[in-house]
Amino acid sequence: MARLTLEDVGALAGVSRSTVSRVINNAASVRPEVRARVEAVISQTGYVPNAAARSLVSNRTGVIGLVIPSHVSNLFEDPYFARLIQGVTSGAKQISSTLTLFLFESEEEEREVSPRVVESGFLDGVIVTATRPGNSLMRKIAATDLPLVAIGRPGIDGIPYVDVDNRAGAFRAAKFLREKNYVRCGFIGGPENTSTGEDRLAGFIDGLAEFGTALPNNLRAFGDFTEGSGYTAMSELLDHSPDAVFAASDGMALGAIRRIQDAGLSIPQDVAVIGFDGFTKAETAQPPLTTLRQPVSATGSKAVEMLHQILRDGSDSIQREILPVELIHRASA
Amino acid sequence: MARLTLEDVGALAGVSRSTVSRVINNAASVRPEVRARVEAVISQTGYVPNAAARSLVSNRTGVIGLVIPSHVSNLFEDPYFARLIQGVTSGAKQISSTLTLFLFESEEEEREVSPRVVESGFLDGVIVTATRPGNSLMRKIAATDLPLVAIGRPGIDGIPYVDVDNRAGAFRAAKFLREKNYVRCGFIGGPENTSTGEDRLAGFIDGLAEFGTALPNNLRAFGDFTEGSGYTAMSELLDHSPDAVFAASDGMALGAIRRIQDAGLSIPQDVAVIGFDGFTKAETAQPPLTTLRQPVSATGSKAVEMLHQILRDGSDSIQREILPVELIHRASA
DNA sequence: GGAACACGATAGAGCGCTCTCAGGGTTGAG
DNA sequence: CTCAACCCTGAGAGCGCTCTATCGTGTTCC
Repeated sequence: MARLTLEDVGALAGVSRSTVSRVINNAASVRPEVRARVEAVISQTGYVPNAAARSLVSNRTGVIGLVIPSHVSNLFEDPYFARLIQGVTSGAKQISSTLTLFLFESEEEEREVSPRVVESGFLDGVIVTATRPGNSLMRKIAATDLPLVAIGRPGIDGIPYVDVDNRAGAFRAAKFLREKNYVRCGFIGGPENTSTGEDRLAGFIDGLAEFGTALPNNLRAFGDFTEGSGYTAMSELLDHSPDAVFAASDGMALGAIRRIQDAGLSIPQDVAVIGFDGFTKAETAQPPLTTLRQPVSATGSKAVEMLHQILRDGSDSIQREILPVELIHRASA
Repeated sequence: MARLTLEDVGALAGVSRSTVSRVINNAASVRPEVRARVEAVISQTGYVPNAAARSLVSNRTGVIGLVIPSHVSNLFEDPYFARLIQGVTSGAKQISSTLTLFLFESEEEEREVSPRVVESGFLDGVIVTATRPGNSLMRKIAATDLPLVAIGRPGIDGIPYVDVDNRAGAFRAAKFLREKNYVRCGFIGGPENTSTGEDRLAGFIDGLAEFGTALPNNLRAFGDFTEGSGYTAMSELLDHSPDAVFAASDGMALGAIRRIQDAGLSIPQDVAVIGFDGFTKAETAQPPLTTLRQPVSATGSKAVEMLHQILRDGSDSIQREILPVELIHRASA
């Protein structure tokens, strides 16, 4: 069963290729009667237009790329990316596009693959996530005319992006702890050269400052968002007896909890813990983790939506979208 | 800067379109001197062939699809899929293909999207994962001439697939428990209509049988691989005082641990626990979880490899590949 | 009844590439 | 010196589609 072409369908319906094309693309000026006849043939034969031919002439492929740079692929076990992918997929479905995934494992790979990706015309647009501010991959893509939306503050001007309000969330955490009269509030941050890391630190400092409290250096430690790194970071902090700690991810918060418990201390009596993410593992932790829930999936679909808008209307108005985070109060703080 | 075409490159290098095409495709019979000249122009101009035009005539797109059916997308938070995607991506890179993701959220979606996906010629081949045996989506795809590889035993004849040795793993778990003289071994299974669920149950029963032990119905409970469902399932089992339990996923094992601890019992003294997956969260559990490590990422890349072989050699020899699992002994059993 | 005008449908060109086929230049043997 | 054999290159067709320009038919109006 060789694949049908427009011509074949036309022949079966007694019309020309052009007319069938019009029917498929919902173009006007096709007599209802003819349209019905053509549609009948299409559904009977199960005809589907050839994607390659179509995009050769239309310059649209209906494919968007999701780029995940090398430096995060190792922490891919985090539910963050799964949820993000889900959001992007679901957004793509809305605009009947399909999603292709570019998961880089090294910077070298980024360099090799990226031109082919960008220039082959295979993508209508691309969403780049979780780069470090000023990232070169992002910069390179931005320099082409491939429509681009970033997830997370890209730190490069002129790139539309969607982000969650990391700053406000961390601010909220600080405020929450200070209002509960925790006085020695520690911080476990993400990598310092990520926008997420920067913003959550800045917001936390601001929130403490609101209450006239500072964040001394010996109450700051940094991890890479994973449980293990939270455990290690907490070990450092414990030497300076914090009575509360805000971790920039649920994973690190869970690691911190484990470390605190290993030290024979109890939560929240001895040390209170707040996380950031709102994943289900925070809910079933012992004790259940107070955390800031970020709308990860929504971030993904929002990014697609923005990309779609650029695709339709041109990128005249460079925009950004900051999604709110929400404090979920549980037993750990 | 309008996109360059073969013709343009040819003009710049003083040769014809055909010759440039030959150079790009590494075809023979191009004079080294000419080849060098053309290659110089290509690298100077950064010319990249148009993907659509290329695949229109060659009937190859260099794109493979990864299909994740609806009934699992809700448990997407499980690291399983993240790792699988990583494996598939990395396999795809090996054969310089790109990966597109089809994440279905409902069976209706499967029906709507799948014909377009399959018939549009947009994919060179497809990998379908985690369907229930005899799944209709898989059956439909198998009925077309789109090359297909399944991940997990598909329960349909004639479909090449790659799977981990669920049966041997569960068998190993049973043997391990019985050798340690646990006598009332309980089982927390995955959904019963999945091949994974079936195989792990069957293997566990076989393993117990080896020691003359049966698995009574009241020591069987079923979940959906998530932590929460493991907790619930463990509640059921606890009524019949098991002294050990094998959970068919790390997530459920962790839930079981939490339930056991909530009941004031200790692990492994009162109840031993074995999981299945080997994710990092098993390592940091309290107590660390004894589990069967399955090579998830390898499963993904193996599937791509098989698909690639079919693409090259035709699907004459329908094969399957069963990857081994490994018992990781920790403190929980 | 014929000119003017819709509107529906068609023919044709062309998107950028691959691949077959044929042509021209070179070489070696007779 | 001629002719076959070979190698390299180019011309041309065509992949399946969209879209413009054009043509034919049916309708309206004077």
